[in-house]
Amino acid sequence: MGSADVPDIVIGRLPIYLRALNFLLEEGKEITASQELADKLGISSAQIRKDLSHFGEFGKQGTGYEIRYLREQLRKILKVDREWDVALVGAGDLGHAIAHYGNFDRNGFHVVAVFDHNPRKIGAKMGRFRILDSESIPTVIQDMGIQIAIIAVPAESAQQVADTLVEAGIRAILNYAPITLNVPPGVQVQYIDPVVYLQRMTYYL
Amino acid sequence: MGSADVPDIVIGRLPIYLRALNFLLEEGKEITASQELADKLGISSAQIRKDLSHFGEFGKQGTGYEIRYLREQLRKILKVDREWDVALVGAGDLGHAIAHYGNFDRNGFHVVAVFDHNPRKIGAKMGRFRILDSESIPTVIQDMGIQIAIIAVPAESAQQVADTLVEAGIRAILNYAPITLNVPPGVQVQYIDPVVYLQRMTYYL
DNA sequence: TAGATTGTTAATCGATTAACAATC
DNA sequence: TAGATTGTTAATCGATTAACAATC
Repeated sequence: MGSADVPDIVIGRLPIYLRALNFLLEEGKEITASQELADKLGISSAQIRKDLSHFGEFGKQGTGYEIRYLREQLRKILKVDREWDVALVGAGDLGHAIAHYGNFDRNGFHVVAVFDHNPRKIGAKMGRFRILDSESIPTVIQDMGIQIAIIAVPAESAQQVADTLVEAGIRAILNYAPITLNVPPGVQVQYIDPVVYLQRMTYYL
Repeated sequence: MGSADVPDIVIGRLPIYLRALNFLLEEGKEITASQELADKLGISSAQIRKDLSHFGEFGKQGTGYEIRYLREQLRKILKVDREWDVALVGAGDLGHAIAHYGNFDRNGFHVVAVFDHNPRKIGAKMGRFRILDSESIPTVIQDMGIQIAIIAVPAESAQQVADTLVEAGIRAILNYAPITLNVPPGVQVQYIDPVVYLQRMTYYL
Protein backbone atom coordinates (compact mmCIF):
# COMPACT_ATOMS: atom_id res chain seq x y z
CA MET A 1 0.00 0.00 0.00
CA GLY A 2 1.08 3.58 -0.57
CA SER A 3 2.81 5.03 -3.62
CA ALA A 4 6.50 5.76 -3.40
CA ASP A 5 6.32 9.52 -3.04
CA VAL A 6 4.39 10.86 -0.04
CA PRO A 7 4.33 8.79 3.18
CA ASP A 8 1.02 7.11 4.02
CA ILE A 9 1.09 8.74 7.41
CA VAL A 10 1.02 12.17 5.79
CA ILE A 11 -1.89 11.21 3.54
CA GLY A 12 -3.66 9.96 6.63
CA ARG A 13 -3.57 13.40 8.21
CA LEU A 14 -4.85 15.33 5.22
CA PRO A 15 -8.51 14.41 5.81
CA ILE A 16 -8.14 15.71 9.36
CA TYR A 17 -6.81 19.00 8.06
CA LEU A 18 -9.63 19.12 5.54
CA ARG A 19 -12.19 18.54 8.26
CA ALA A 20 -10.72 21.33 10.37
CA LEU A 21 -10.77 23.73 7.41
CA ASN A 22 -14.43 22.97 6.79
CA PHE A 23 -15.10 23.68 10.42
CA LEU A 24 -13.27 27.02 10.34
CA LEU A 25 -15.10 28.05 7.18
CA GLU A 26 -18.44 27.31 8.81
CA GLU A 27 -17.34 29.52 11.67
CA GLY A 28 -16.96 32.31 9.12
CA LYS A 29 -13.16 32.38 9.10
CA GLU A 30 -11.34 33.08 5.85
CA ILE A 31 -7.68 32.91 6.91
CA THR A 32 -5.89 30.54 9.23
CA ALA A 33 -2.31 29.73 10.26
CA SER A 34 -0.50 26.47 10.86
CA GLN A 35 -0.37 27.36 14.54
CA GLU A 36 -4.14 27.80 14.75
CA LEU A 37 -4.73 24.45 13.07
CA ALA A 38 -2.11 22.89 15.31
CA ASP A 39 -3.86 24.13 18.44
CA LYS A 40 -7.20 22.82 17.22
CA LEU A 41 -5.86 19.42 16.24
CA GLY A 42 -3.32 18.85 18.96
CA ILE A 43 -0.35 18.41 16.63
CA SER A 44 2.64 20.65 15.94
CA SER A 45 2.50 23.52 13.48
CA ALA A 46 5.79 22.36 11.97
CA GLN A 47 4.23 19.05 11.11
CA ILE A 48 1.31 20.67 9.36
CA ARG A 49 3.59 22.89 7.30
CA LYS A 50 5.84 19.96 6.49
CA ASP A 51 2.91 17.77 5.48
CA LEU A 52 1.55 20.44 3.16
CA SER A 53 4.99 21.12 1.68
CA HIS A 54 4.89 17.68 0.07
CA PHE A 55 2.31 19.00 -2.34
CA GLY A 56 3.16 22.65 -2.94
CA GLU A 57 3.22 26.07 -1.38
CA PHE A 58 -0.26 26.98 -0.24
CA GLY A 59 0.39 29.77 2.26
CA LYS A 60 1.73 33.27 2.41
CA GLN A 61 4.51 34.34 4.76
CA GLY A 62 3.33 36.65 7.48
CA THR A 63 -0.32 35.89 6.77
CA GLY A 64 -1.07 32.18 6.79
CA TYR A 65 -3.43 30.20 4.59
CA GLU A 66 -6.50 31.29 2.69
CA ILE A 67 -8.85 28.62 4.00
CA ARG A 68 -11.05 28.28 0.94
CA TYR A 69 -8.03 27.92 -1.32
CA LEU A 70 -6.20 25.43 0.89
CA ARG A 71 -9.37 23.38 1.20
CA GLU A 72 -9.73 23.25 -2.55
CA GLN A 73 -6.15 22.11 -2.92
CA LEU A 74 -6.56 19.37 -0.32
CA ARG A 75 -9.75 18.22 -1.98
CA LYS A 76 -7.90 17.87 -5.26
CA ILE A 77 -4.98 16.05 -3.68
CA LEU A 78 -7.27 13.58 -1.94
CA LYS A 79 -9.41 13.29 -5.08
CA VAL A 80 -12.51 14.26 -3.16
CA ASP A 81 -13.17 17.19 -5.50
CA ARG A 82 -15.55 14.76 -7.24
CA GLU A 83 -18.39 12.36 -6.46
CA TRP A 84 -17.74 8.70 -5.65
CA ASP A 85 -20.15 5.81 -5.91
CA VAL A 86 -20.00 3.30 -3.08
CA ALA A 87 -21.31 -0.25 -2.76
CA LEU A 88 -22.49 -1.47 0.63
CA VAL A 89 -22.50 -5.16 1.54
CA GLY A 90 -24.56 -6.11 4.56
CA ALA A 91 -28.06 -4.86 5.34
CA GLY A 92 -28.16 -5.43 9.08
CA ASP A 93 -28.36 -2.80 11.81
CA LEU A 94 -24.92 -1.54 10.94
CA GLY A 95 -25.61 -1.49 7.21
CA HIS A 96 -28.78 0.42 7.89
CA ALA A 97 -26.93 3.11 9.82
CA ILE A 98 -24.24 3.33 7.15
CA ALA A 99 -26.77 3.60 4.33
CA HIS A 100 -28.49 6.46 6.09
CA TYR A 101 -25.39 8.24 7.36
CA GLY A 102 -25.78 11.76 6.03
CA ASN A 103 -22.13 12.66 6.14
CA PHE A 104 -21.31 10.32 3.29
CA ASP A 105 -23.52 12.13 0.80
CA ARG A 106 -22.47 15.49 2.20
CA ASN A 107 -18.88 14.60 1.41
CA GLY A 108 -19.42 13.23 -2.05
CA PHE A 109 -19.64 9.53 -1.20
CA HIS A 110 -22.88 8.04 -2.46
CA VAL A 111 -24.13 4.60 -1.57
CA VAL A 112 -25.64 3.40 -4.83
CA ALA A 113 -26.07 -0.30 -4.18
CA VAL A 114 -26.82 -2.37 -1.07
CA PHE A 115 -26.28 -6.12 -1.01
CA ASP A 116 -27.25 -8.90 1.35
CA HIS A 117 -27.39 -12.66 1.00
CA ASN A 118 -30.33 -13.23 3.35
CA PRO A 119 -33.25 -14.36 1.15
CA ARG A 120 -35.70 -12.64 3.50
CA LYS A 121 -34.02 -9.31 2.85
CA ILE A 122 -33.29 -9.57 -0.85
CA GLY A 123 -35.79 -7.47 -2.79
CA ALA A 124 -36.99 -5.68 0.33
CA LYS A 125 -36.53 -1.99 0.94
CA MET A 126 -34.13 -0.56 3.47
CA GLY A 127 -34.95 3.12 3.60
CA ARG A 128 -34.71 4.30 0.01
CA PHE A 129 -32.56 1.34 -1.00
CA ARG A 130 -33.70 -1.86 -2.61
CA ILE A 131 -31.62 -4.68 -1.18
CA LEU A 132 -29.86 -6.64 -3.91
CA ASP A 133 -28.77 -10.26 -3.91
CA SER A 134 -25.09 -10.71 -3.01
CA GLU A 135 -24.93 -13.01 -6.01
CA SER A 136 -25.27 -9.97 -8.23
CA ILE A 137 -22.24 -8.19 -6.73
CA PRO A 138 -19.94 -8.90 -9.70
CA THR A 139 -22.34 -7.75 -12.39
CA VAL A 140 -23.68 -4.69 -10.57
CA ILE A 141 -20.22 -3.46 -9.53
CA GLN A 142 -18.83 -3.95 -12.98
CA ASP A 143 -21.81 -2.43 -14.78
CA MET A 144 -21.82 0.64 -12.55
CA GLY A 145 -18.03 0.88 -12.46
CA ILE A 146 -17.97 1.16 -8.67
CA GLN A 147 -14.49 1.34 -7.13
CA ILE A 148 -15.27 1.71 -3.42
CA ALA A 149 -17.09 -0.74 -1.16
CA ILE A 150 -18.09 -0.89 2.48
CA ILE A 151 -18.21 -4.25 4.22
CA ALA A 152 -20.76 -4.52 7.03
CA VAL A 153 -21.20 -8.28 7.34
CA PRO A 154 -20.23 -10.63 10.18
CA ALA A 155 -16.54 -11.48 10.53
CA GLU A 156 -17.16 -15.02 9.28
CA SER A 157 -18.16 -13.91 5.79
CA ALA A 158 -16.03 -10.77 5.46
CA GLN A 159 -13.03 -12.36 3.75
CA GLN A 160 -15.22 -14.08 1.22
CA VAL A 161 -17.11 -10.88 0.51
CA ALA A 162 -13.81 -9.04 0.12
CA ASP A 163 -12.61 -11.62 -2.38
CA THR A 164 -15.77 -11.22 -4.42
CA LEU A 165 -15.52 -7.43 -4.32
CA VAL A 166 -11.89 -7.39 -5.39
CA GLU A 167 -12.63 -9.85 -8.15
CA ALA A 168 -15.41 -7.54 -9.32
CA GLY A 169 -13.02 -4.60 -9.58
CA ILE A 170 -13.33 -2.86 -6.21
CA ARG A 171 -10.13 -1.00 -5.35
CA ALA A 172 -10.91 0.46 -1.93
CA ILE A 173 -12.66 -1.28 0.98
CA LEU A 174 -13.89 0.21 4.21
CA ASN A 175 -14.18 -2.82 6.46
CA TYR A 176 -16.45 -2.79 9.51
CA ALA A 177 -15.99 -6.51 10.15
CA PRO A 178 -13.63 -7.28 13.02
CA ILE A 179 -11.06 -9.17 10.98
CA THR A 180 -7.89 -8.33 9.09
CA LEU A 181 -8.56 -8.85 5.40
CA ASN A 182 -6.23 -10.39 2.92
CA VAL A 183 -6.29 -8.46 -0.35
CA PRO A 184 -3.94 -8.22 -3.33
CA PRO A 185 -1.48 -5.32 -3.62
CA GLY A 186 -3.04 -2.17 -4.97
CA VAL A 187 -6.34 -2.69 -3.16
CA GLN A 188 -6.78 -0.24 -0.31
CA VAL A 189 -8.35 -1.34 2.98
CA GLN A 190 -9.29 0.75 5.99
CA TYR A 191 -10.63 -0.77 9.18
CA ILE A 192 -13.31 0.36 11.60
CA ASP A 193 -13.61 -1.94 14.58
CA PRO A 194 -15.03 0.00 17.54
CA VAL A 195 -13.97 -2.72 19.97
CA VAL A 196 -10.35 -2.17 18.96
CA TYR A 197 -10.69 1.55 19.72
CA LEU A 198 -12.23 0.87 23.11
CA GLN A 199 -9.47 -1.62 23.93
CA ARG A 200 -6.88 1.00 23.03
CA MET A 201 -8.28 3.19 25.79
CA THR A 202 -8.92 0.75 28.62
CA TYR A 203 -5.15 0.20 28.89
CA TYR A 204 -4.86 3.76 30.20
CA LEU A 205 -7.75 3.57 32.66
CA MET B 1 -2.09 10.88 26.21
CA GLY B 2 0.11 7.86 26.76
CA SER B 3 1.99 6.85 29.87
CA ALA B 4 5.75 7.14 29.91
CA ASP B 5 6.61 3.49 29.54
CA VAL B 6 5.21 1.69 26.52
CA PRO B 7 4.70 3.66 23.29
CA ASP B 8 1.09 4.40 22.32
CA ILE B 9 1.71 2.85 18.94
CA VAL B 10 2.52 -0.48 20.58
CA ILE B 11 -0.62 -0.36 22.72
CA GLY B 12 -2.54 0.39 19.56
CA ARG B 13 -1.46 -2.91 18.00
CA LEU B 14 -2.27 -5.13 20.97
CA PRO B 15 -6.02 -5.24 20.25
CA ILE B 16 -5.19 -6.36 16.72
CA TYR B 17 -3.06 -9.17 18.08
CA LEU B 18 -5.82 -10.08 20.50
CA ARG B 19 -8.35 -10.19 17.69
CA ALA B 20 -6.09 -12.46 15.66
CA LEU B 21 -5.59 -14.80 18.62
CA ASN B 22 -9.35 -15.09 19.11
CA PHE B 23 -9.67 -15.94 15.46
CA LEU B 24 -6.98 -18.64 15.63
CA LEU B 25 -8.58 -20.16 18.72
CA GLU B 26 -11.93 -20.33 16.96
CA GLU B 27 -10.17 -22.14 14.16
CA GLY B 28 -9.14 -24.71 16.73
CA LYS B 29 -5.47 -23.78 16.88
CA GLU B 30 -3.63 -23.96 20.20
CA ILE B 31 -0.14 -22.80 19.28
CA THR B 32 1.04 -20.01 17.01
CA ALA B 33 4.28 -18.26 16.10
CA SER B 34 5.16 -14.62 15.55
CA GLN B 35 5.64 -15.43 11.89
CA GLU B 36 2.15 -16.88 11.54
CA LEU B 37 0.60 -13.83 13.18
CA ALA B 38 2.77 -11.59 11.03
CA ASP B 39 1.54 -13.25 7.84
CA LYS B 40 -2.07 -12.91 8.93
CA LEU B 41 -1.75 -9.27 9.94
CA GLY B 42 0.64 -8.01 7.30
CA ILE B 43 3.30 -6.80 9.73
CA SER B 44 6.75 -8.16 10.55
CA SER B 45 7.31 -10.97 13.01
CA ALA B 46 10.10 -8.98 14.64
CA GLN B 47 7.67 -6.19 15.42
CA ILE B 48 5.24 -8.57 17.06
CA ARG B 49 7.97 -10.09 19.22
CA LYS B 50 9.31 -6.67 20.10
CA ASP B 51 5.87 -5.36 21.00
CA LEU B 52 5.20 -8.30 23.29
CA SER B 53 8.65 -8.02 24.89
CA HIS B 54 7.55 -4.73 26.45
CA PHE B 55 5.35 -6.72 28.79
CA GLY B 56 7.13 -9.98 29.46
CA GLU B 57 8.16 -13.26 27.90
CA PHE B 58 5.11 -15.11 26.66
CA GLY B 59 6.58 -17.58 24.19
CA LYS B 60 8.83 -20.60 24.12
CA GLN B 61 11.88 -20.89 21.88
CA GLY B 62 11.48 -23.41 19.16
CA THR B 63 7.73 -23.65 19.71
CA GLY B 64 6.01 -20.30 19.64
CA TYR B 65 3.12 -19.04 21.73
CA GLU B 66 0.41 -20.94 23.53
CA ILE B 67 -2.53 -19.02 22.11
CA ARG B 68 -4.85 -19.29 25.08
CA TYR B 69 -2.12 -18.14 27.46
CA LEU B 70 -0.97 -15.23 25.31
CA ARG B 71 -4.56 -14.11 24.87
CA GLU B 72 -5.07 -14.12 28.60
CA GLN B 73 -1.95 -12.02 29.10
CA LEU B 74 -3.00 -9.50 26.46
CA ARG B 75 -6.44 -9.26 27.99
CA LYS B 76 -4.87 -8.45 31.35
CA ILE B 77 -2.50 -5.88 29.87
CA LEU B 78 -5.32 -4.13 28.03
CA LYS B 79 -7.56 -4.45 31.08
CA VAL B 80 -10.21 -6.24 29.07
CA ASP B 81 -10.15 -9.23 31.40
CA ARG B 82 -13.14 -7.55 33.06
CA GLU B 83 -16.49 -6.01 32.16
CA TRP B 84 -16.83 -2.31 31.34
CA ASP B 85 -19.95 -0.17 31.52
CA VAL B 86 -20.40 2.29 28.68
CA ALA B 87 -22.62 5.34 28.30
CA LEU B 88 -23.97 6.22 24.87
CA VAL B 89 -24.95 9.76 23.95
CA GLY B 90 -27.10 10.14 20.85
CA ALA B 91 -30.08 7.98 19.97
CA GLY B 92 -30.23 8.54 16.22
CA ASP B 93 -29.61 5.96 13.50
CA LEU B 94 -25.98 5.68 14.50
CA GLY B 95 -26.76 5.44 18.21
CA HIS B 96 -29.26 2.72 17.42
CA ALA B 97 -26.68 0.65 15.56
CA ILE B 98 -24.13 1.16 18.32
CA ALA B 99 -26.57 0.19 21.07
CA HIS B 100 -27.38 -3.02 19.25
CA TYR B 101 -23.88 -3.88 18.10
CA GLY B 102 -23.36 -7.37 19.42
CA ASN B 103 -19.58 -7.23 19.43
CA PHE B 104 -19.52 -4.79 22.31
CA ASP B 105 -21.24 -7.15 24.73
CA ARG B 106 -19.28 -10.08 23.36
CA ASN B 107 -16.08 -8.26 24.29
CA GLY B 108 -17.10 -7.09 27.72
CA PHE B 109 -18.29 -3.59 26.85
CA HIS B 110 -21.86 -3.07 28.00
CA VAL B 111 -23.97 -0.08 27.05
CA VAL B 112 -25.85 0.64 30.25
CA ALA B 113 -27.26 4.10 29.56
CA VAL B 114 -28.44 5.90 26.44
CA PHE B 115 -28.93 9.66 26.37
CA ASP B 116 -30.54 12.08 23.95
CA HIS B 117 -31.71 15.66 24.29
CA ASN B 118 -34.61 15.42 21.86
CA PRO B 119 -37.82 15.69 23.96
CA ARG B 120 -39.60 13.39 21.52
CA LYS B 121 -37.10 10.63 22.23
CA ILE B 122 -36.61 11.06 25.96
CA GLY B 123 -38.48 8.35 27.81
CA ALA B 124 -39.05 6.34 24.65
CA LYS B 125 -37.60 2.90 24.07
CA MET B 126 -34.80 2.18 21.66
CA GLY B 127 -34.59 -1.57 21.50
CA ARG B 128 -34.16 -2.68 25.09
CA PHE B 129 -32.94 0.76 26.17
CA ARG B 130 -34.99 3.51 27.73
CA ILE B 131 -33.69 6.82 26.37
CA LEU B 132 -32.63 9.18 29.14
CA ASP B 133 -32.55 12.96 29.17
CA SER B 134 -29.11 14.40 28.40
CA GLU B 135 -29.67 16.65 31.39
CA SER B 136 -29.24 13.61 33.59
CA ILE B 137 -25.81 12.72 32.21
CA PRO B 138 -23.89 14.01 35.26
CA THR B 139 -25.98 12.25 37.87
CA VAL B 140 -26.35 8.95 36.01
CA ILE B 141 -22.67 8.72 35.09
CA GLN B 142 -21.58 9.53 38.59
CA ASP B 143 -24.09 7.27 40.29
CA MET B 144 -23.18 4.34 38.06
CA GLY B 145 -19.47 5.13 38.11
CA ILE B 146 -19.21 4.89 34.32
CA GLN B 147 -15.76 5.66 32.90
CA ILE B 148 -16.29 5.10 29.16
CA ALA B 149 -18.65 6.98 26.85
CA ILE B 150 -19.52 6.85 23.17
CA ILE B 151 -20.51 10.07 21.41
CA ALA B 152 -22.93 9.65 18.52
CA VAL B 153 -24.37 13.15 18.19
CA PRO B 154 -23.99 15.70 15.36
CA ALA B 155 -20.66 17.52 15.13
CA GLU B 156 -22.26 20.75 16.36
CA SER B 157 -23.04 19.40 19.81
CA ALA B 158 -20.15 16.95 20.20
CA GLN B 159 -17.75 19.28 22.03
CA GLN B 160 -20.40 20.35 24.48
CA VAL B 161 -21.37 16.75 25.14
CA ALA B 162 -17.70 15.86 25.64
CA ASP B 163 -17.33 18.68 28.17
CA THR B 164 -20.34 17.40 30.10
CA LEU B 165 -19.06 13.83 30.02
CA VAL B 166 -15.60 14.78 31.21
CA GLU B 167 -17.05 16.93 33.93
CA ALA B 168 -19.14 13.94 35.02
CA GLY B 169 -16.06 11.78 35.37
CA ILE B 170 -15.77 10.02 32.01
CA ARG B 171 -12.16 9.11 31.25
CA ALA B 172 -12.40 7.52 27.82
CA ILE B 173 -14.44 8.71 24.86
CA LEU B 174 -15.12 6.96 21.59
CA ASN B 175 -16.16 9.81 19.32
CA TYR B 176 -18.22 9.17 16.19
CA ALA B 177 -18.80 12.89 15.55
CA PRO B 178 -16.63 14.28 12.74
CA ILE B 179 -14.75 16.79 14.86
CA THR B 180 -11.55 16.83 16.86
CA LEU B 181 -12.44 17.12 20.53
CA ASN B 182 -10.69 19.25 23.09
CA VAL B 183 -10.33 17.37 26.36
CA PRO B 184 -8.10 17.74 29.41
CA PRO B 185 -4.95 15.63 29.79
CA GLY B 186 -5.64 12.16 31.10
CA VAL B 187 -8.89 11.78 29.19
CA GLN B 188 -8.57 9.31 26.33
CA VAL B 189 -10.26 9.96 23.00
CA GLN B 190 -10.50 7.71 19.97
CA TYR B 191 -12.09 8.81 16.73
CA ILE B 192 -14.27 7.00 14.23
CA ASP B 193 -15.09 9.16 11.23
CA PRO B 194 -15.82 6.91 8.26
CA VAL B 195 -15.48 9.83 5.85
CA VAL B 196 -11.88 10.28 6.95
CA TYR B 197 -11.17 6.63 6.20
CA LEU B 198 -12.72 6.87 2.76
CA GLN B 199 -10.72 10.00 2.02
CA ARG B 200 -7.54 8.21 3.01
CA MET B 201 -8.20 5.72 0.24
CA THR B 202 -9.36 7.91 -2.64
CA TYR B 203 -5.90 9.47 -2.77
CA TYR B 204 -4.59 6.14 -4.04
CA LEU B 205 -7.35 5.55 -6.61
C1' DT C 1 20.63 -34.19 18.56
C1' DA C 2 18.71 -31.12 14.81
C1' DG C 3 15.35 -27.81 13.85
C1' DA C 4 12.71 -24.07 15.05
C1' DT C 5 11.53 -19.88 17.20
C1' DT C 6 11.96 -16.75 20.82
C1' DG C 7 13.74 -12.37 23.07
C1' DT C 8 17.02 -8.86 22.38
C1' DT C 9 20.67 -6.10 20.46
C1' DA C 10 22.38 -3.01 17.23
C1' DA C 11 21.68 -0.93 12.84
C1' DT C 12 18.71 1.17 9.87
C1' DC C 13 15.13 3.69 8.55
C1' DG C 14 11.71 7.22 8.84
C1' DA C 15 9.10 10.75 11.18
C1' DT C 16 8.94 14.79 14.08
C1' DT C 17 10.63 19.02 15.68
C1' DA C 18 13.38 23.14 16.32
C1' DA C 19 15.11 26.87 14.20
C1' DC C 20 15.54 30.37 10.90
C1' DA C 21 16.09 32.69 6.39
C1' DA C 22 12.84 34.31 3.23
C1' DT C 23 9.16 37.22 2.46
C1' DC C 24 4.50 38.89 2.69
C1' DT D 1 9.25 49.48 8.24
C1' DA D 2 8.05 46.01 11.97
C1' DG D 3 5.68 41.91 12.85
C1' DA D 4 4.17 37.58 11.58
C1' DT D 5 4.26 33.26 9.42
C1' DT D 6 5.65 30.39 5.81
C1' DG D 7 8.65 26.68 3.65
C1' DT D 8 12.72 24.18 4.47
C1' DT D 9 16.93 22.52 6.51
C1' DA D 10 19.30 19.98 9.79
C1' DA D 11 19.04 17.79 14.17
C1' DT D 12 16.65 14.90 17.08
C1' DC D 13 13.86 11.50 18.27
C1' DG D 14 11.56 7.18 17.89
C1' DA D 15 10.09 3.09 15.47
C1' DT D 16 11.15 -0.81 12.56
C1' DT D 17 13.99 -4.41 11.04
C1' DA D 18 17.77 -7.62 10.55
C1' DA D 19 20.37 -10.77 12.75
C1' DC D 20 21.62 -14.03 16.09
C1' DA D 21 22.62 -16.13 20.65
C1' DA D 22 19.82 -18.57 23.71
C1' DT D 23 17.05 -22.36 24.33
C1' DC D 24 13.05 -25.25 23.94
